[in-house]
Amino acid sequence: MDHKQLGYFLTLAETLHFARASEQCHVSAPTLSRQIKQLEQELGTELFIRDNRSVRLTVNGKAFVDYAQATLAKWRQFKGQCQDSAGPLTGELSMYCSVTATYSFTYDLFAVFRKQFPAIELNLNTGDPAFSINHVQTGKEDVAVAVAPSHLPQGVAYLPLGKSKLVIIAPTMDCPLSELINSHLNTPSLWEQLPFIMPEHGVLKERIDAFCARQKLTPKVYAHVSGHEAMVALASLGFGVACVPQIVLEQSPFLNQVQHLEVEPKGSLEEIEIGLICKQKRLQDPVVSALWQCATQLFSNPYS
Amino acid sequence: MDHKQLGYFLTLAETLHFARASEQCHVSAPTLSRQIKQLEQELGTELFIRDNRSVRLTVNGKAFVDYAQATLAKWRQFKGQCQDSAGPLTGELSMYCSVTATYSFTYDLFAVFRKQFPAIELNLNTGDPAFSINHVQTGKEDVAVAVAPSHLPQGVAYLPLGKSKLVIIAPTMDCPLSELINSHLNTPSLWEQLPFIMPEHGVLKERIDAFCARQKLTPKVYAHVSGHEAMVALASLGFGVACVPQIVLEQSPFLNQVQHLEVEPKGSLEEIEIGLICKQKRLQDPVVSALWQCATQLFSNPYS
DNA sequence: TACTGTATTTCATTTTTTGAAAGGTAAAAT
DNA sequence: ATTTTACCTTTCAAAAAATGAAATACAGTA
Repeated sequence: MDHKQLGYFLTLAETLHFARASEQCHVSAPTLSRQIKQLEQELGTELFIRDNRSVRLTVNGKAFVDYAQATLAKWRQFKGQCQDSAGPLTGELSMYCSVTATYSFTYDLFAVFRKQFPAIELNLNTGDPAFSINHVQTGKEDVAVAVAPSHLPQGVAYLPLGKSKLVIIAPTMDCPLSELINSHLNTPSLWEQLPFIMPEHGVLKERIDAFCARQKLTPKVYAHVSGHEAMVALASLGFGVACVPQIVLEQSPFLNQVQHLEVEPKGSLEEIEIGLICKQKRLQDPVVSALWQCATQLFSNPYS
Repeated sequence: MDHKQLGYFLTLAETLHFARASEQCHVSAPTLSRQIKQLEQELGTELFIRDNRSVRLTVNGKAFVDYAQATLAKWRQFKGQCQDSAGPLTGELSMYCSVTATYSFTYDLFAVFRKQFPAIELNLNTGDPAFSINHVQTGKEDVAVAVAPSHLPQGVAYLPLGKSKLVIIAPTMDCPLSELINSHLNTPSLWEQLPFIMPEHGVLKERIDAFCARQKLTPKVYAHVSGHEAMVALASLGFGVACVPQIVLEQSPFLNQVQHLEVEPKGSLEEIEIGLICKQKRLQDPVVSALWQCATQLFSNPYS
């Protein structure tokens, strides 16, 4: 029996829905189904009654909710107790992330981390997430927030923090570009004529390239830019259309100066996932491990 | 965090010796070492202080002994509670094993099983362990005690119960055979002349064949016999020498009527391992699973 | 200096876990 | 009555993790 399974169980006990619970736990439904079954087998009793319509807790299942919660609480308590007796953890930790991340994902993370390890000095550097992996691999930074690449390099640990849709934005202000857009709205030829503001590197660039390829579209590139936030600024000024993570847009001071362009079919611009990365080896370092565990607690597994 | 790890930890905390603890836990020393390290990492604290001479518990380690014991006790308690509330488990279970096994390995097993599941009817059949795997595979028996083969067939679950050395025995009574042995003691030519009582099938036969091959020895086979116990009887009566598991000999009423023959080099007759086997699929059956879990508890993991 | 006892690393292999897709089932909608 | 929908489970091929033999590292001891 595994704490992971207790987390799965509690999530399922709450949602009473395999698909939703599995999503919350960041695993597939089959995995959740099997883990629960294994737990039941190990206990020698059914925890849920499931027919194809519904999932309900059995009597033993209800009792196990208490057991699981108590067990996890005890574990957390013991862990905390170990930290205390060891004296506060000190040291330095360097982190690289985008400006937007500091407003969103890492904002909560820093709060928790600071509270739990007030003596660790944090060294925060912001920049284009496209460089995150490189900075971490070269050892320039301990950890970084990165857009999840399709294939992680070996030896790099990854922890998902969240997802964001990609949106295409154009200026709302009066300018030649907005006229062009208004006159050609919903005509396929529009896309051929739009000047694009492209990211220089990174997963975002890959996504846009893939999107264009699928649409059989050769974009007119107006400018290459490094850093998601700057792309919003340029787009709002009428330089061209840009593709940015929705979360970046939401935080932008220029939010009101841009409009969305719909893409057809919807979802053909695959959303990106944002995560924490770190050289596997660096996780041995107690300081790095401390941050990682805070992040795990906060983002990965509501229970555990 | 895993209950398996708690078991490893407790064993190591008791022995304070990786090699011995790993043996008790039926894993290799590297495995134990890594699991402990992983546990320590997850807890964010050292549990043991090890230099190459000694292993000692840290302060946190001592506290974790209590934690681990309490956790496992709670788990067992909860499991028991589930059984109770479900009403006693009933059904029938068929088992095949050697006569010797009923005196040794399964004796304790039956005691525990009976106490925990008094309503399950046990159907016990004894015979030559060479047939165990076949009986289980064909579904003739639910579970069986077998001599561990070098390669288990797919779909068969196996649980080690114990090991036994193999010994070669000869009659002590006055007879042509014992004279032959006494006159040729320690001469290599002795082995060529001895009449062998060979098992008909099974792992034991394989071991003896392998031994003979290594010794470049073509044994004179006096008789083929099915069933380990019978071989002791025949050997004691002067029919020939036999190779049997030490544990069979120890239980035999003819123990005093036979002598050991030493083999050179020592250990060239590899010892056998005895285990419980069962069709993987049959483990789904609560009744079979019940026995299996009793056996696990008793033989596999002192803590868990 | 060689030897011994012991914990840990390395590395190739085996085992386990994983998720996409397919399957199955039963209510709801047409 | 048939199709659609919702959703849990199985299958299967691929990826990841765990495993142990052998090598390594290290510190006392002969």
